[in-house]
Amino acid sequence: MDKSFLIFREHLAHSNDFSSEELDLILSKMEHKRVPKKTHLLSIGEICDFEAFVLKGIGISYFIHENGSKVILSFASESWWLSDIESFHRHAPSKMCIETIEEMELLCLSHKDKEELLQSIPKLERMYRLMLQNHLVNYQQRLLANIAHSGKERYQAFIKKYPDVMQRVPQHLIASYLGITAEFLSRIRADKN
Amino acid sequence: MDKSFLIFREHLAHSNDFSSEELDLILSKMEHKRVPKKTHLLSIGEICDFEAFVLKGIGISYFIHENGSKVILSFASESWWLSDIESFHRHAPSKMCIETIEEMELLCLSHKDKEELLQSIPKLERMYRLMLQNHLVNYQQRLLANIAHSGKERYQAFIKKYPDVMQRVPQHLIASYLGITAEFLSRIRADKN
DNA sequence: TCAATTTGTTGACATAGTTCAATGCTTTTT
DNA sequence: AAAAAGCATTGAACTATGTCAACAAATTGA
Repeated sequence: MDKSFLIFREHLAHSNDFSSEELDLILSKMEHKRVPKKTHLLSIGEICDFEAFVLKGIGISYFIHENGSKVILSFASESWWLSDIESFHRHAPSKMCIETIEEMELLCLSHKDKEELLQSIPKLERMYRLMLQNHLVNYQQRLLANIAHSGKERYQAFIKKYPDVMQRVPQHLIASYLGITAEFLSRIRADKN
Repeated sequence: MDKSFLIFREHLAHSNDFSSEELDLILSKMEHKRVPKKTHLLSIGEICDFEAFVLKGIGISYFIHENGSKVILSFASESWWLSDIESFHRHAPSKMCIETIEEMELLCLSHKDKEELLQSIPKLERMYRLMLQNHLVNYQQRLLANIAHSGKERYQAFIKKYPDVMQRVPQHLIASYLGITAEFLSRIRADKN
């Protein structure tokens, strides 16, 4: 088994204790993929059939605004998951796009394989529930920040929370994630205070 | 068993098929509570030990902004759940408040009882996961709307989606939910277009 | 039933953030 | 190595939304 999978084993071990056999079973279902940068993993209207654990690289999910601009929903770098949860679980056409920014290494789980895993390892259901909860709380906090904090405050919180992401993705995508224009983010950064 | 519980049985039956015994077991763990209006169910710093299904009435969860104003996170009326998911599951002090607006009738599940139910009815874990997913998607869409749509557009979407809530809660709370000021919402509504 | 509180409206003014267009700087492509 | 594409910065004008203050209307409470 590839050394690079270690990051995933650690991730699983971290949240729950699986036996060595269980870990192997899980890993056996996950397809290791290497994807070049600037590659579409999911387009609008497609049905998302992967939940991808990020071993390496960074990717984004985003919506297309009526006016054609991107609205970044999330970044996913090492140890994060990348998927359209809604489309994946409901087998519904996706309303978002997913693409790579850097070259990525992923561990991909299909819907069918996931169901099988959940059957054979009930503990997984629990782990997955916890993951969902964390995501949910994240979105709550982001929504709150968007309502209650200024662009500048959100930016400052962002670089504190995700310093690496700041280095690795173009600024205008971060602006979009924060809910401000690229120009305004530039001005915020130019500000000496 | 009280007639009014029907709404809850329907809710459960809707998303999953439980046997009559399972339904009874679930219901037996849920405490029926009647709460007057304008009552605090959870204050900041407390640990939330309930997940409440709303049989009747309407309540809110909200954060307190640095400047002292409320930021409404969610409304919960009939057939919705009311809880601080983060505090409930992590046994952590809550960062939000929950209170009733109208008199409410609730079915409350404690953390301990919930764990027991999850043990005895594994199917519940799945149902709960689905619920979380729905919530998550909701927050995603709200975040998106806050980034990509104007106050007016968000308001129009809101009254379309939750016409009853609009009737039942004071306008300034809706403004807060939408991420605008009460004054601005008033102007939006006065607008003939 | 009257006073008190909460809620909603309106006006004048202030500001955070946008838009558009121009410019220079990187990075990618050929 | 040149050309093209993408990215970041800056200025000037503009706009959506906020703030503050006054008032009116509705609801609540004693």
